Parts: sequence; C-alpha cells; structure tokens
Amino acid sequence: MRESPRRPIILKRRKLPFQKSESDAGCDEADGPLRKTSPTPSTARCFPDGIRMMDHPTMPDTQVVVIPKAADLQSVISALTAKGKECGPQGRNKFILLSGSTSLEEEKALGCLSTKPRDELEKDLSLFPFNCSFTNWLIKTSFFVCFFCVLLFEISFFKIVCLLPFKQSKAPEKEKDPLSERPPYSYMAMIQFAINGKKNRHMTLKEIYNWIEDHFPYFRNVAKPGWKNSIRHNLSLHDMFVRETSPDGKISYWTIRPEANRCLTLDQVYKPLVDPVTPTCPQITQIGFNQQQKRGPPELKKAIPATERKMKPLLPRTDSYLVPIQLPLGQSLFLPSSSPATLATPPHAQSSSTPSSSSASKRVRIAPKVSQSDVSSVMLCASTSQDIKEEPVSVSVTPKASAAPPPKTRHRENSSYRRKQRLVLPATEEPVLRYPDSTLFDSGVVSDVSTFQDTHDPEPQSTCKPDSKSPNREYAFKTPIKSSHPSSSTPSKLPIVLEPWRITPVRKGGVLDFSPIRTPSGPQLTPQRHEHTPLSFNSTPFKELPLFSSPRELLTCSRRSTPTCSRELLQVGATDHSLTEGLVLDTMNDSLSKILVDISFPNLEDDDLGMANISWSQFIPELK
DNA sequence: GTAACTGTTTATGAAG
DNA sequence: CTTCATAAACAGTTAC
Repeated sequence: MRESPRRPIILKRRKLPFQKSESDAGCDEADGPLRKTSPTPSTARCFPDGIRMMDHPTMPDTQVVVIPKAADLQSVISALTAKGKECGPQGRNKFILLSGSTSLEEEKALGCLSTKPRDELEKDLSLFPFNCSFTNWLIKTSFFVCFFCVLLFEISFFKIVCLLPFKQSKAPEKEKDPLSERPPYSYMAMIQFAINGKKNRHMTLKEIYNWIEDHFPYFRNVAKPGWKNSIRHNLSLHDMFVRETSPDGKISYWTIRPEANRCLTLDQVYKPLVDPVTPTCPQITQIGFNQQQKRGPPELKKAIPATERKMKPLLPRTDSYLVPIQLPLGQSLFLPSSSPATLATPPHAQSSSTPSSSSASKRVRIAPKVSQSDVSSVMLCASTSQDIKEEPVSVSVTPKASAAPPPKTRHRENSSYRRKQRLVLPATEEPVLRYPDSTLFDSGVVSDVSTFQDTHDPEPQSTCKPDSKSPNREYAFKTPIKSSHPSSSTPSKLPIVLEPWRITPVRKGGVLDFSPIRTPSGPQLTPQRHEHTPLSFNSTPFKELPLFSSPRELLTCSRRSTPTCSRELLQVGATDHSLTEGLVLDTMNDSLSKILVDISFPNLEDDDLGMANISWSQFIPELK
C-alpha cells in the first residue's frame, strides 16, 4: 500500500555508534566515564537546579537536558551556554531541552534511553513511526521548547537548530529506474513548474514540452505521444493558464495568471536523485516574493526516494482560483457608481478597452465558425429557451440543456471543472462595464475578476463584427480564444447556451449587482491567495508570529496558528523541511539568536500535534 | 494542397 | 461527485 501523500518523507537515520566519541570524551570531565558507558538517569549529570543531563544516544554532540518544571530556565540556559562553550566545538555543545515533564514521563523517557540494551534501543529508534515514549514525548516537548525559547531567548546567545536525531526509513527501497518512472505530478503542476521555471514566466508550447521532457525523462522515453495532447488539453482547460501572443502576434506564449500562480517550481517539491539533463532549477531565487523561501538541505531532498515522491502536493484545487468568489450583496458597495444603462451595454463594447496584455492577446479574431445561419439559429434558440431567459444570472444553467444532450453529457456538463467558460460566473464580465479604464488591472494587483475580465474578454460579437479599434485586429480569425466566444472550433449544438449569462445582463441589470467582483483592487477578492503563496511554504511558525508580551500569548497564538498550516503546505513542507524531533540549543554559536527551526510533526496528524495531552502550564510555570 | 503543429472542446474512465 | 488522465475530433496557423 502506498503511503499517504501527506506522510512526511522519512529520512534515513544517521547511524551513530553509542560509544562516546573522542571529541566528546574531552568535553565534560565532570561527567566522568561512568556516564559514557551507561547513560542512566542515575548517572546523568545534575545541575544545581536539578537539571539532569545525558548524552543523546545518536548525536555525539548533543546532550539531553531534563529541566524540572520549577527550574529557572534563564539560568539553565546560561549554564548550558557556559557548558557548551566549555565543551568547545568538538564536544557536546548542543542540548535538547526537555522541560516540565511529569516524573512518569521523565522516567519513561530516560528509561527508554537508558535501560534497554543498545541494539534494542537502536531498534526502537529506528522503527517508524516512533514507538518510543521518549521520542513521542520529545516531539511534544520540543514543540514547547521551540516556542519557549523563541520567547525567552529571542535575543539570547543561542542558535536554535533542528536536527534529525532519529530519522530513518525502514521502507524497502525498491530499485526503480527514475528515468522510467512517471512523475507524481499532474500535468497542470508540471506546466506550472515549467512556466515558473522561466524568468519571464512564459513559455511556448514547445518549450513546455521540452522542459517536461528534460525534467521528466519519462515523457521522453516512456510516455506515449499522447502526453503532449494532454499538455495542450490542460493548457486549454485550466483557467490559470493564459495564452498570450508576442507583439508580432506570431508566437503564442503560455503564462500563468499572476493571482493564480503560486510560483511553484520543481525544486520546491523535490530534487531529483538523478537529473541528467537539467540541474536543479535555479528559478526559485528569481521568483520575487518567493525569495524568502528556504530550501531544505540538499541531503534531505536527495534522500527522498522516487517512490515516496508519489504524492500530489501541488495540485491546487481548481476552485481555489478559478472560481470568483460569491460575496454577499453588500460587497458591491465598493464599486463606483454604475447604471443599468451601463450594464445594458453589450459586453463586447467594453472589451476592447481593457488594455492588459492578456486582453490584448485575446483580441485575436475568432474564427467565424458560426455562420449567420448558425447565429440565427442560436439567437432563435436563446430567445425560445425559457429556462435560460428566466434563470437568474447567479443560477447555474445546465448548458446544452435545451439541446437535449445525452444524459451522460449533461452530467459532465455540470462539472465545474470542465471548460474554462464554465468557471466564469455570469457577472464576471461586469467589471468591464464598471471599469472601462482598466489600468487598475495592470498594476500588478490583479483580482480574479480583472483577470477573468482579461481572460474571458467577452467578444462574442467580434466574430461577426470585428472591432476596428482593436490594435490587434490584424490577427483576424485566429483560433478561438478560450472563453472568448460561446462558440468553439468544435461544432456546438447551441453555443450560446453554454454561456447563458452572456444574454442575461440586459435583463438582469439589477441582479448583476450581486456580483462582488467589481472591487478595483480587491485583495479581499482573493482572500486565500496569500495563504497559498510560496511565502507560506517554508515559513516557520515564528515568522508569522507577532511580538508577544507573554508566553501565554505566544503559545496561544502559536496553537491558534498551527492549524493554518494546510495539509498541502505540510505536504510540501514534508518534502522540503527538516523533520524536527527535538530542539537543540547550539551553544557554540552565540552570535545570533537566529532561529532555524522549521517545525513539522511527522507521524502526527495535522490536527493533532500531540498537544492535546499536554498541559502548557506543565511546561511553563509562568502560565500558572 | 498537405502535413505538422497548435489550440479548444468533448467524451470517457480511473481513482479517491 | 470531483479530479485527473487520456483519446479524439475539429479548426486555425504555418511551413513546405
């Protein structure tokens, strides 16, 4: 059975001998040889505060420090700092802080570490998921410690790092040829990778082909030629992909709608074990707001077997960016004044005044596949189709309903992901009316609506009556642009029925005010957008935290914010991020309190970080 | 004119 | 039911 896509990648545990290293031997003379041979609780070093220390079983430079609940953490940290410095760079200068444990947990933890034979302990530690109470406890506790230390030692001497003490992977690694393995990404994802991999973020179809072939040899060597058809299909199907033409109109480029673009690049997901053609994509550093991302250590990515990359971490829900948000009626109050008369204006009359690059590309003439007779029949149909005329704009009308399609067809037609046009809500053309001067949409802050406006530049009439004002009118009768016309290159029984809203605005002038998507620069129109931007991908919880005046506030906020990490992000994070089992204070680096902690909780459910059974006051006396 | 390429759309089935 | 992959029909464009 294949692992859950959300399951974090399990890295191989670094196998270290239990023998004390030479360097460590000279670290703390006070610990004595006794501890080296038997790190039992009784031999653990005791600080004046009652802190007990013991060598980490697998990390030679790390000690586990058990801090009593009542201990003064500040003094403990100070002591550890001093101790770490004493040990020097070769000694055990990192400490995993375990704080506030109950005696039972403590005993379990220490007992787990100390009472079992080495081989058994190793076996325990190497099993996955964690079956050691100490390890589980460590996970939970380190969660606490992370926040606690951030709180207390934001300007302290410590560099907080994450290690992977018990990382391992016992899964049998099948020897598969990565070159012949199908990548675990959807076509849509791969297209995004490709386009985002380019500086200017637009690609010709052929470039997309080549990119995919270069990065996924499967498509070059194994896949049937039909995969290119699928690429084209995806490009056409998904609204996030927008076709633009070069200034001379001879070259078509595919781009990604900015507000729909999460700037995904391949190396955000994984680094191939073998990438014979293209080295690691360097694009990530070129992506503007993506620059804060930190890639995981290369070794982490290298350790990801291809089979474990079989996940779908990057499949944005279509409705997350394709469907304009239906806000309540009142939302339209942001709009400038509009009049029913404007609404009554045929959409195409405004479409030419939308000077975005996208719309420019959309001004290509639509092939006049619909003959006059066809148009007549269409108009006749529309005028006689009661269900369409009577339907409010906001009500979805089953396309082709009046054409009596086969039941199967009707079923499919109701699927919202089919056909980009279907994704456009009826009122999406309204912004054109409200904002004939659409320079707003070129400002970079592009709302869904504006882009829809661009993408779905309504030009139905242009087929029959080319817009003489269009600067691109010389590109007459090119391939119909998606969503630009109800009719398609594929003969359609009742083309106009596919987009009933195109005939409803005049009649539904008032109803159109339902549309919330007229806000000129509506961040609120894409409220989720930023949560899906790559900015969030690698951000640590701390980055998102405001300043806190108290531990309680911090922890409260931290717990609050944790669930905001979507599964998707977790999935990506699982690929890129360290798997944190413990927090280590690197006492040898006292220059900065640079926080390098990325917290993820492998083997714990997203919604269950193991905190349910933890009393915060148990760890933080200050909270009491 | 034809082939190849490109783009759009529909249909269908698998998988979850 | 949704998402995705796949196949295919069809049309426009371009190069030969």
